[in-house]
Amino acid sequence: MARPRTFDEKQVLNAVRDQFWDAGYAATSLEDLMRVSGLGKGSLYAAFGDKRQLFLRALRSYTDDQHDALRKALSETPRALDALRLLLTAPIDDPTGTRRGCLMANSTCELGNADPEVLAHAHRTYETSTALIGDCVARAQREGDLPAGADPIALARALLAAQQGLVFMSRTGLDTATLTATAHSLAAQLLPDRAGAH
Amino acid sequence: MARPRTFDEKQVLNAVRDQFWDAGYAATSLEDLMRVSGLGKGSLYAAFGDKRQLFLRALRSYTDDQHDALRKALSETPRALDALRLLLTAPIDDPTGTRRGCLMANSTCELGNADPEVLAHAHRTYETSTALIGDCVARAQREGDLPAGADPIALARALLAAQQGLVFMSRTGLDTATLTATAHSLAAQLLPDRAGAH
DNA sequence: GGAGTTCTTGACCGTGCGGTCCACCATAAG
DNA sequence: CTTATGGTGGACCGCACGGTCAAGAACTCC
Repeated sequence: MARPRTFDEKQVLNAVRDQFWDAGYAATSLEDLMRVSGLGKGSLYAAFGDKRQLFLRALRSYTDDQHDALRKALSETPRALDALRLLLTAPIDDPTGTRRGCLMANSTCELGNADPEVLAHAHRTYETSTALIGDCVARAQREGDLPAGADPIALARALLAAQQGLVFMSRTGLDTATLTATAHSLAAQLLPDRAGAH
Repeated sequence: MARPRTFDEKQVLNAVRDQFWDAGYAATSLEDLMRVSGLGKGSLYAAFGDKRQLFLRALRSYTDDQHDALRKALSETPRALDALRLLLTAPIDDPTGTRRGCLMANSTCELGNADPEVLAHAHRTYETSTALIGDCVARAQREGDLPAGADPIALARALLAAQQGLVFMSRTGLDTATLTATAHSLAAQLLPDRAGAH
């Protein structure tokens, strides 16, 4: 019936996401977006709307991917406790996020005060993460690796806060060795090795 | 000899700092800066140089203030352990930072990739904070409230990461009660009540 | 009071921004 | 092949941005 699209939407969203990730929202110009996506202004606007909507699309795509990966990591690891430890240590070695931090976190810091939609999305995202981690904590409790009495959601929140703190510290240029040591230290204190060890 | 300034430099820096804090660097226009400072463009440029230099001045002023407050809080609290606990819980109730997070952290997220000077300043700032907290940890050890064997700097880094994580979570719109509970949970696990309690 | 110096104000400038629009093109249906 | 439809690329627009500058105001010293 008509001319088909010559680009893949997901590819464009990934390219755009990386650009926003590197430079932030305000510091990314439409020219940047055209360059990294390989599309003209008209195509971008026809397909995604204006800059802000494109950003929100890329952000949602990012958090969806992150949650898929989190869900997979938490469910596929044989021992739930190991998965929880990886929550703290894995982000340090993640090549996609090295020194760039987390796109959702960056966006919250840059736009959280000004854009209620970004703030609401951040809130939803971290609630979902908390729930996923909470499920994994509960599994670790069932597996006998964590004390059964504690509230899984409470521990999940503590873990998430610690993780975000670590990811942020890595942005300040802290060397990987120190970062890893801190991650292990936090893991050791928040996730003791055995249930009734003390 | 000549006409004196009609403004107080520190007052201007504070006003400008709040503006950058609320809106971020890129989203703050010169007009915003003129409005909040009450100065004309010429005065701003003559006194501080361009927008970026003004921002860096405000940022340095902010971190200096923060470190003064930290130094004071850590040294004036009778029991060092209490001061360390406050590190985690106090930021939640701080009216100056409520929902705005930490200006240094926000700036690192927004500009860390693009501006090496901001990154370097962030690195220096958090190293100083780590050292200050480390001193306090050592005091808590001398006071018998923390195990003597552990490395004070390592614990300081864990505490700082946890604090930054908490401050960030508060930016996502997490309610104060949950936030406080998480802070206490983290404090309980990172700062056990007595040295040899387990 | 006059001279000299610095601060202040606001008009002005060039640039690059986000966003619009339209002429052209590739495709599919008839 | 023709026609209708949606995709594409880039010219174009108005605006607000960061930054400059010159003329006047406020002050000190002589």
